[in-house]
Amino acid sequence: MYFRFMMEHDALHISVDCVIFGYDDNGLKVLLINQQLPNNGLGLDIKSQPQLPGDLILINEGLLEAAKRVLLELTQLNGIYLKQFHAFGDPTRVQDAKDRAWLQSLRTLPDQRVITVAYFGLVSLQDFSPKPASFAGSVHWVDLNDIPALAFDHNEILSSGFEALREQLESHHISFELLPKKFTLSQLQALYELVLDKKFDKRNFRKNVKRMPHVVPLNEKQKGVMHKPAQLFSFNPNEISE
Amino acid sequence: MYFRFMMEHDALHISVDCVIFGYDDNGLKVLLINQQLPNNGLGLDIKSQPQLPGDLILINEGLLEAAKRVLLELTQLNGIYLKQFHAFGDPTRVQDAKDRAWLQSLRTLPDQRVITVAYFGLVSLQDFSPKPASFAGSVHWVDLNDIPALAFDHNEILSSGFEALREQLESHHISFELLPKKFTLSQLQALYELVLDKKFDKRNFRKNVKRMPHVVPLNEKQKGVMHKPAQLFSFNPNEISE
DNA sequence: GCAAAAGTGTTTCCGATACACCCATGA
DNA sequence: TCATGGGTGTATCGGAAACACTTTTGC
Repeated sequence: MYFRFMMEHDALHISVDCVIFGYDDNGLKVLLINQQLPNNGLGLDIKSQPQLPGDLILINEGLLEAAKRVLLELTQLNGIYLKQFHAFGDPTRVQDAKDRAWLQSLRTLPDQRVITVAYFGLVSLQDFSPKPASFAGSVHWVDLNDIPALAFDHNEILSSGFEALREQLESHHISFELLPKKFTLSQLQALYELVLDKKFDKRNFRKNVKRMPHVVPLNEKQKGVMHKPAQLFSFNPNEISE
Repeated sequence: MYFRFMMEHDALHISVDCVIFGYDDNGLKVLLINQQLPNNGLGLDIKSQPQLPGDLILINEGLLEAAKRVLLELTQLNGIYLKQFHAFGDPTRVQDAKDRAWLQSLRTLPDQRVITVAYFGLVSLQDFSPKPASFAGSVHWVDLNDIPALAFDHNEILSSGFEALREQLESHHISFELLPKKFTLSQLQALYELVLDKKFDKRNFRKNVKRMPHVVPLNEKQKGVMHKPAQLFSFNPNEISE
């Protein structure tokens, strides 16, 4: 009961973490950052392991709001659809030995517990190119098959986020908010094949897509390709019916 | 970045809330509690609105662990499968006027922000009967069609939890961890019909269930019914394959 | 023997799958 | 004119849906 324990425990910290998937013809990638370490005055050069973009939330900020802010601040990515998929709260999740040195360098109590709420998103690499914020370290896309050891429990968060993306795409097909503004049907099919890791028949795939009311054809075609230019489509969130 | 904001914000509070669904022949119900108010020394009789069982987590406790503890403490329910489905973190979620009086009576800062991580579960009403803990108020099952206004944002959490249950039952059929130890196929069908709000054909339903490897028939039949006694089944979590 | 729910197979239908050729463009 | 990916229709198959009667028990 709120009454009983209000005084028995300390307050905790909450963060958000973003698992941003990006895709292009070469496959699926994830956005990782390397923290720029503040000079701690001792001349030490402590490296943090790569990690997912994330940060503590501000005191008057909603969770989704925080995720959007963090993403914008760290990577300059704006206006991308984010979906919450899980909260990670293991009491020791930020206390691994590999992370303590770095946390200590921030003059933070490394034992302080942090619970994180994780979001995932999906962008087309041609539409979005992240830039590290001035105060941040580096930002880069890393191929999904080539993920290094990450800080904290970020490897777990990442795979859990990929799982969430797959289920989203599989069951509810509303996940078109995850798509770029304009796309060809071949690009869409390639994305499905990448995420779900299976092949689709071109004609059958198109039959299915074309009966989705929220995929609308544009009066526009691909340009500058050396083959028959493809019809462009776009996702219209207003057309969601079922 | 952790560095930048570590000092710009206060610590927050984290709670867990449990949406426990119970079912029997009369339909689906949800477990609600009425908080027993501590005497605040002023003789005031401030009533809280009914709410979901929940509490702040302890400083060294995992989220799921906390949910299980809270449920046990408040309702004496033990050993039931809980699944996390969403974190609710609106900055004002516990600051509604209707809740302030009550929070104040607990000598708590009513403005203190609380983020909650919500879990849902499902039990058979014949297997589990909750009892309020000594220090708690009352605990009761309330029909899903008859939910009153709840404290905080608990109405929203409740419907979101029901949504999660439905999706769980629909897509992954692994949700048998949510079932009672022993059940007949008719009971199982009735549950599906209640949650998914549609009718199934008896023969087709049984065909589907019988090819699920994790539903195993017991050497046991219903007793004391005035009709042909039904075969009892049980869920074997080890048999999950796909 | 009657009421009440358990249990059981077959046919029908619709949606998913498999499959091959012509088209528009840039070089 | 050729290389490249875009775009289209139909036949087949398999799983989902529809459907009715016999069985076992308690009273």
